[in-house]
Amino acid sequence: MGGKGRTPCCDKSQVKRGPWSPSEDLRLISFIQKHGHGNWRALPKQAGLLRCGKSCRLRWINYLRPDLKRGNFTKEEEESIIKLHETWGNKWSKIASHYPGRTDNEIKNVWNTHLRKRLALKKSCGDDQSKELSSITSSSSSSSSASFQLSRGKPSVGATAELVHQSNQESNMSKNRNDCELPNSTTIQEKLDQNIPMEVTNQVRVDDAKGVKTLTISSSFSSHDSSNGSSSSQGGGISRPDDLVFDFEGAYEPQIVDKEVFEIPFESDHDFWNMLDEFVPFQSNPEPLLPQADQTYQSSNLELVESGKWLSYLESELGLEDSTKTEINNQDFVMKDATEQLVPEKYCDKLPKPAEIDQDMDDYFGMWPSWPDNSGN
DNA sequence: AAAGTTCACAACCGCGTTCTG
DNA sequence: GCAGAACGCGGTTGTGAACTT
Repeated sequence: MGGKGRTPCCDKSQVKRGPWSPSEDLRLISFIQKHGHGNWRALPKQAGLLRCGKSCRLRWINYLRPDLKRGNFTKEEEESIIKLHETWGNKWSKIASHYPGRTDNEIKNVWNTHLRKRLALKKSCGDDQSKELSSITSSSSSSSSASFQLSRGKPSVGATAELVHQSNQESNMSKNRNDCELPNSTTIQEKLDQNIPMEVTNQVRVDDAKGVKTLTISSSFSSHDSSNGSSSSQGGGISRPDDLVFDFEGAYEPQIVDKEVFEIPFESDHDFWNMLDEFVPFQSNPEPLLPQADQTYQSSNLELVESGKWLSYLESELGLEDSTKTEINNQDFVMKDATEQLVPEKYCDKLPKPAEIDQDMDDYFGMWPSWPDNSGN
C-alpha cells in the first residue's frame, strides 16, 4: 500500500515454520481456550509460541477447532461439491460454508486431489464409466480418513496414551466463519429447530497396565457438526489434531464432565509441555523440530518412557494420581526448560517480558518468556 | 530390497479486502 | 478520506507415506 510495499506479517527468520508439534498445538488450544483469539498477530507472543499469527490462525481454523468434522467426504458431499464448484468456481470458503465442520482448505484439497481428476476422467471417458471412476476416486479419498493413529511410526513403548477426539454431536455456530459459522445442514437445523442441546465431547485416554483413565473435557462453545472424528495424517509429518483433546464450555471455559478433573496445564508448566514434545509416541517426526536436548538427555528420557515412569509423571502433573502414589523421583526426571525447546539458545538471554501484557496475562505467562518483539509493535 | 514415482494433505505465501485510528 | 494494520482467501509448495518398478 502506498509505495512502501507490503510489510511482511512477521519476521520469517524468527518464527518457527513447518509442521506443528503437539506441544505447540496444546499451547495454542489452551490459550484460545482461555482467552479466545481476538488478535491473531499478538496471539503467538502472548501464548508463548514462536509462530506467525497467520500460521496460528490457519492451524486453529483448519485443524484445531473443536467443531471440525473429521472423516470421509461422503459421495453425496463430493457430488454436491462438484455442483457447487460449477456454480462458484474456486470459491472454497463459499463452498465450505455449505459443509459444517469442513474447512475451505480441506475442500480445496479434496477437489485438487480427487474431484478434479474424477471430473476430467468423466469428461474424457464419458458417463458410462463415470460411476466406476467415481467409486474408485471416492474410495481413495475415503481411505484417507478411515483411521487415524496418534503416531505414524513406531508403536509406543511401555504404555500408550491415546487421545481421542470424540466429537459426537452437532452444534451451531456464530455468524463469523472463523467463529465457526454453521451453514444450512439439515441435521443441525433440525436440532436447532427442536432446541436439542448440542455439545462436543473430547476425551483423553491414558492406558497402561494399571488400567485406563479417561479425561473428558466438554465443549459447547457454539459448535458445529463434528461427527465422528477420525482421519488420517498423510503428509506433513505431524499428526492431525483429532488426536488432540480439548473441549470448550461456554466462551472457551473448560469444563470437566467426567469424574477426572483435568485442566490443560498452562504456560508456566514447562515440564508438561516439554514432556509432550519428548514423549515418543506423540512425535510424528522422528527428528526434533528445534534444538533438542543432548544425547544423554534423550536416552535417559527414552528410558523413562520405556520404564513407564512418564506415565506416573504425567499423572502427577495432571493431578490424576494422589501424591502418595507418585514415587517418581524428580531428580531422575529432569526436563529441559521449555524455553530451550521453543527458543533457540542464542535468543534466550534476550527474552524480555512484554511491558504491555496485562496483569491477567501476566499471571499466566509470568513464567513464560516472550519472544523479543522486533516488529516495533 | 532399493530406488523412483505418485499421492495426499498440511502449511506457506502473497494479494485483496476489511478494519481501525 | 487516508494510511497502515490485520484478516481472509486462494494458489502453491514441501514432505512423508504408499505404491511401483
